[in-house]
Amino acid sequence: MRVRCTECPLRTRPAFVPKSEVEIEYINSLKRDHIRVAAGTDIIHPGQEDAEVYTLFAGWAFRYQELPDGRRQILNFLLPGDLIGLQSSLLDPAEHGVEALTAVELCVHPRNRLLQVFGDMPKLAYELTWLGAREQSIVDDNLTTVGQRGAAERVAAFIYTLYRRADVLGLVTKNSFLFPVNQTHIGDALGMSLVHTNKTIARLKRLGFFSIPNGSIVIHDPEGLARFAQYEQDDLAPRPII
Amino acid sequence: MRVRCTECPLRTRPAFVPKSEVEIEYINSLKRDHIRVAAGTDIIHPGQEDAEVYTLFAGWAFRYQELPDGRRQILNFLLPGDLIGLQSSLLDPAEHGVEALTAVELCVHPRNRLLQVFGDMPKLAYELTWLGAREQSIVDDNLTTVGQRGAAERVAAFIYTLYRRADVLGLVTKNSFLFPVNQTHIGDALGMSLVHTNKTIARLKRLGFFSIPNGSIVIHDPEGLARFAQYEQDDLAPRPII
DNA sequence: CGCTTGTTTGATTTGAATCAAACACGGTGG
DNA sequence: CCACCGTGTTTGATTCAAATCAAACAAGCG
Repeated sequence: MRVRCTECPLRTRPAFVPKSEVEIEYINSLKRDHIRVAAGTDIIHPGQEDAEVYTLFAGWAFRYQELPDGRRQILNFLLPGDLIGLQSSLLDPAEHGVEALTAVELCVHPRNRLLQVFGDMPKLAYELTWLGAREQSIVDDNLTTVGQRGAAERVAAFIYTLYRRADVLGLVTKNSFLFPVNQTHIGDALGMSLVHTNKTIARLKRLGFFSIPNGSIVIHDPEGLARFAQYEQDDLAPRPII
Repeated sequence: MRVRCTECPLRTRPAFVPKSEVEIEYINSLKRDHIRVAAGTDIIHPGQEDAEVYTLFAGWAFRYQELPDGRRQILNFLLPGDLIGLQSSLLDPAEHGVEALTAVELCVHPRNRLLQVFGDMPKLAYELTWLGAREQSIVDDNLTTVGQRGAAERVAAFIYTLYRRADVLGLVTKNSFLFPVNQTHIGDALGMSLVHTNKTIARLKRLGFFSIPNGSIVIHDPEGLARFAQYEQDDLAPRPII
């Protein structure tokens, strides 16, 4: 059940920068637990005061924020290797929630050792900050998508970026990957109604960009999708994994 | 012209956490220059490879992102004390630009000493990360605003948050502060057209929430504005200033 | 004075929300 | 085994909010 960081199957992926034995051993000493969480569970509640820091080991999750009247904005989706709760640990209480989209496995790092990491391992602390900056740049992109793109472009950009992120993780085979996101999620992420989300997806399918057969998505034309979305393709740099 | 950090008039403001002599002295040793930039100038160009880290000493700026066809999303506005370019220094090239909204004064910190800070002063590095998390939480809020709120709510939330931020900096006198943002900026920040932005602002003025006499804004009813915007009032925690 | 930059206004069109059902499905319990 | 849910997707009709189009207007400036 508990996976030692030295044997972590994730970190061998090309998406991640290789780390020294010493570093990995230190990270392993940070890891307090390895837990499983069912789909639909909050990993961090909005307003929580004592959120820990997690690394998403397996499965998908998403960050979200809610308005008093119940409207929900999904801020970002989280894939394996992504850090969860850095922001909430620093700025508590957490002003957003994190929910498991699928069943999920998490490496648990105690938040109270965060400051200590900065003293012990400056390089690791630097990488934590780097991961925070990367997360921010994803949200920046989402804001640009929601603020500037029309409905069809939005969906296209959304699908395309998930495709790219899944791809560098090695989750994509023959342009296809497991796609646990439903249309309500997509609507909440893109700031559009469920009905309109559905019709827009249908349109893009009809245009031949992708299809979504039972729980998977197949991207038939990644380049066309990116062009359609006015998406500037940047290469995803390999990132640290804590 | 050059202001020593030990005599920095900004850091005495209640918006900021007090720091020890030693820390301030270290920050001062980091400061390479103090520069002035005219309104409308890019402090960081989109795509720039060697962005430095700055602290905004005086004036307003904003972060933005552009689509290939010229549409612009303003991601966030920056006020005195805010850090500029942390994200761009870590993840270069910068995927966003930063433009001076007014004439601006900046403290320049050389980006190549960033890693060194992590080794020298863990606490300071921690605070850098903290500032990054804070910046992110502002963008999170903006995304929720643009994704979930209607036009009038958006403008209300926008004005209200700027009011709060200006207030803790001591920039507000009798509910009024200098307001260098024009309607094009507001539209680009909120993802709405110029015309509609104008009409929405007019509506809120008519409702008596605020007025904008020559370059200043007066908030007649802050609480009402926050309620109208469905904005959860959280107290702005004092923050570090680097 | 004519220019530019920013604001305001009215008329028209359009994209997206809303309303209202139906449908497809996998699961479950009678 | 089949009727009955619940969750998620799909469809069509209607309304509404926001974009677009087109000007006019105000203020500051060389």
